[in-house]
Amino acid sequence: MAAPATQRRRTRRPRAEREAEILEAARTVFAEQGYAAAAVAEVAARAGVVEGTVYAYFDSKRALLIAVMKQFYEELISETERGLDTVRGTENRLRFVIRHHLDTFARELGLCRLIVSEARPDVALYDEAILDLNRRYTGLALRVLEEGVRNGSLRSDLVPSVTRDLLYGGIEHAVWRSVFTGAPLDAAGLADQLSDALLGGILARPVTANGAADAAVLRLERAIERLESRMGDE
Amino acid sequence: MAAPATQRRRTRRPRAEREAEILEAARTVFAEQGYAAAAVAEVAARAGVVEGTVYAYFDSKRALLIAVMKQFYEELISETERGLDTVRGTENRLRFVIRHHLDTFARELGLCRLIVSEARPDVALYDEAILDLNRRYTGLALRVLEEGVRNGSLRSDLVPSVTRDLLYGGIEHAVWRSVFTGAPLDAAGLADQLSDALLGGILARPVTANGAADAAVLRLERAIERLESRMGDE
DNA sequence: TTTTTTTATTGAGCCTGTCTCAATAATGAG
DNA sequence: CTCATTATTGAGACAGGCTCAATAAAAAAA
Repeated sequence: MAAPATQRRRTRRPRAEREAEILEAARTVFAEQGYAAAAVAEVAARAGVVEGTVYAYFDSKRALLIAVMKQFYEELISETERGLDTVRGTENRLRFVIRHHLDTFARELGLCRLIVSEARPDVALYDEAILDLNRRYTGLALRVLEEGVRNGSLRSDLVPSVTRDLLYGGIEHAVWRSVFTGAPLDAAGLADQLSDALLGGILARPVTANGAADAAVLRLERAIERLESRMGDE
Repeated sequence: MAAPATQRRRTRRPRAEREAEILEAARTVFAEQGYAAAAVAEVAARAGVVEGTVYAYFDSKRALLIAVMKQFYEELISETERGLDTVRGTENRLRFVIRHHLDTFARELGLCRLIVSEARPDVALYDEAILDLNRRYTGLALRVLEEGVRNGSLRSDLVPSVTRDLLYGGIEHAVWRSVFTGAPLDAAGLADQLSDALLGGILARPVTANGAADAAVLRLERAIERLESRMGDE
């Protein structure tokens, strides 16, 4: 038989570029298949190298995963930081964080599934790196919450860390459900619903809380005016 | 050398019992090591059988996982149902669900980590079973929410499904974080904080919101009426 | 009791996938 | 052009999931 037409020639490339190529390939393969199902051999093939080469750049399959996640998180963090710089007011800032997070999930479903599913399991020692990235990212929202409590926009008895968990946990759950059921993800609508529930709470308010209270005040003011005008008449 | 002292004799046991033993062993091993790290051989050893036997009872390692989760979920569901039967009022019922869920997580951390981490990843076809269990379980809270909207205890514009995600997602996130940081889990305190934030919302309320204001308005209105009637007397 | 049938249980071994390492050849320096 | 450096390779060690023909314990039949 003739030699295979697609024979790969051995070429040397600058370390940085080859590493980037492998990382890019890993990102794709992991996102498509998940961590467990992905084979390092396939990552290698897609990067145009042989399996051994991958291990010359990354210590293990898991190290490759962490590198992929790190890259993703760094992007997410800097985007969110930039965004927060342009939005004013605690409520608006929270709505922005929720909306942006949801948009990102919708756009990069594969990667996000990876993070939700694969990052968490191994409480194994080495995931310090991932925990730290997560802390940095969710720390952005945490600071908005703390600031809100300080400046009086948020309830003074609020526990910011618990609220942050409610926020991110809620998003993840909602997204995951929509992934499972296969329903298309309506990021904008979902963001609004989540924000409304979180910000305003879910309990029905006593009627006086919204407009009714104003109405009562209005009635009082009118009554008093009536009194005043009468008394002034005398 | 002498024959090993711990040589196992081949014994036949009733199907149901052997299956239960294997399941029990799997539950322990999975909970201790997580799915990926656990070896079927170890499950077998702990159940006092050989690897092949495990496969005579369960089709695959994953089927074993699903069986373990099924058993756990069934217990959780029936406990929660029983509990809900004894608690009245939407707010109390929600607080109960949150509290009970947190208690269970605290008590069975290993298994819960398994569910959070291993169940979710594989959107792979066969997890219908798990999805269904999850639906049944979280359906309990969903029904409480829907009922609350109907009877006026909860905001009429609430989206029950989104609220359910906020509820369970928030719990999971909070627990997971405490697992990671190694902090002991204060189920009671955390349950209260989560319930408060979810029920009441996080925004600061105008002072009029809590009953005191209503009472004040009422007193004012009465006083003015008294005044008015007096003046009418003249 | 003895013989036969049934089937739970075994363990050797196949297969896929991660990871290692000595050999190889592409590149840059002298 | 030659040599030294080191990126790249590919064969294979090792681990873990899973299969299957052989085996023997229990039940049924004689």
